[in-house]
Amino acid sequence: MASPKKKQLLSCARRLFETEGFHTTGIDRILDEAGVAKMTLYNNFGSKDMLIVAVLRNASEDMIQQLREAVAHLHDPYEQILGVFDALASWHSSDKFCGCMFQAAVAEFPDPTSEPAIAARDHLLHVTSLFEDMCVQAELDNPGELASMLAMLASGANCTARQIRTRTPADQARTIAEILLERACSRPGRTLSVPAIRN
Amino acid sequence: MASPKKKQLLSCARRLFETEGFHTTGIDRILDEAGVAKMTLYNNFGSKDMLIVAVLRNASEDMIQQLREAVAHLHDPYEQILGVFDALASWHSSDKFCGCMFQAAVAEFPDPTSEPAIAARDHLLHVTSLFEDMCVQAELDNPGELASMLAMLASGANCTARQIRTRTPADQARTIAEILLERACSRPGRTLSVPAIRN
DNA sequence: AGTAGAATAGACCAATCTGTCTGATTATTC
DNA sequence: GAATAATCAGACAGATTGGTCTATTCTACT
Repeated sequence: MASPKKKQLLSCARRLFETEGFHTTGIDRILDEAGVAKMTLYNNFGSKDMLIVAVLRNASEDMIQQLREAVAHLHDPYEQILGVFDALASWHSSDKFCGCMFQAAVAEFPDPTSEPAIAARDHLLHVTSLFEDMCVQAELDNPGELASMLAMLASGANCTARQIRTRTPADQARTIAEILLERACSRPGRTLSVPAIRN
Repeated sequence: MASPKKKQLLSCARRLFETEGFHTTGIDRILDEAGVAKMTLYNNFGSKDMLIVAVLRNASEDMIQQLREAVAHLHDPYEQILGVFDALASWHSSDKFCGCMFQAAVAEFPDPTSEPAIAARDHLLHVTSLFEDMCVQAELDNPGELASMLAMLASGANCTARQIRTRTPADQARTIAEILLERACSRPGRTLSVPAIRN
């Protein structure tokens, strides 16, 4: 299941796909850098597209896990939500950061029924449900809608950070998230979807 | 400057790049659908990459112009800002919508110094300064920072809409923008909410 | 030690890609 | 009507691609 060569191919392919894109990264390039024979790739994954899907699935699990760990030390679920944006900010600060691979995947595979596009959408759903769990735990109003807003904020930060390469978008997203959370705290007569009216 | 064949190539290439991506769309495909000879393309644009850049520049001007027109009938700059998100929502509702081309461009051209990546970043800057103009006109606090937040929101909506193909992300972005505007409105006596009732 | 399965290098294939060149045809302009 | 420029169709080149096949070597288990 977890042959060493397979792992090697996965991690190497992931790095190359992240930094140079899916279509522009040739099979031979991956094989060279991984130090693996071509047939090993095709015996393990079947095709380049299936390798791409495997990389996406693997990276998704990995990132969700890393996000969970990054906020695990925070006891307040409210703080955990904000912690996700802090984690994003430090990710974007890294000089290795070169954009979110899932956003690249949907861009490079426009057909929404293609496997890579589906894997990317699944990742978005996972992130959304991660937020939703936290919202439920924080006993916030409308956890479902709030979660999808938070996920959209995170996507916006990822997307903008790819262009300007600073942590600013993530910090701004955190600020916005804070405002949303503040408003979603349970108060009679207040819901998120209808903006509260000032007295 | 505006030879008919050149226009034809631009619009056809734009459609194909939008729907199928930059790398997966071959030159021949563009030539076939545009009904134009290969040499005409190379005489007018020089290379595929330069065609891509021309398409991006052209599409950027076009989209900014369309956004301006979409909100031109609104007299209140505050409403104009929200109108941008309404325009996004109706764009995302269209069945022709298949994602923001500029986000696809940065994904497909990861090198930030490449011409397509620069063109895409320029587009983001244009959108941001469009927002900033409106924020200044609306006499909102911190128009610069607010504008970059609004642009990030718009990017997030674009990015999420590419995945789930509904207008929901844009509507949510509008809701968030509304909240931000409300908070950035420092002038005493000016209370704005939706539906906007203004004396 | 011997055997089965995995991994190897590398030749090879068919398709595709961008880009060039040519020679004929059309359109425009003086 | 002649000259100039643009456009045409299509062959062609050179490189690269994903993928297959083969024959050999390595590794691991009984």
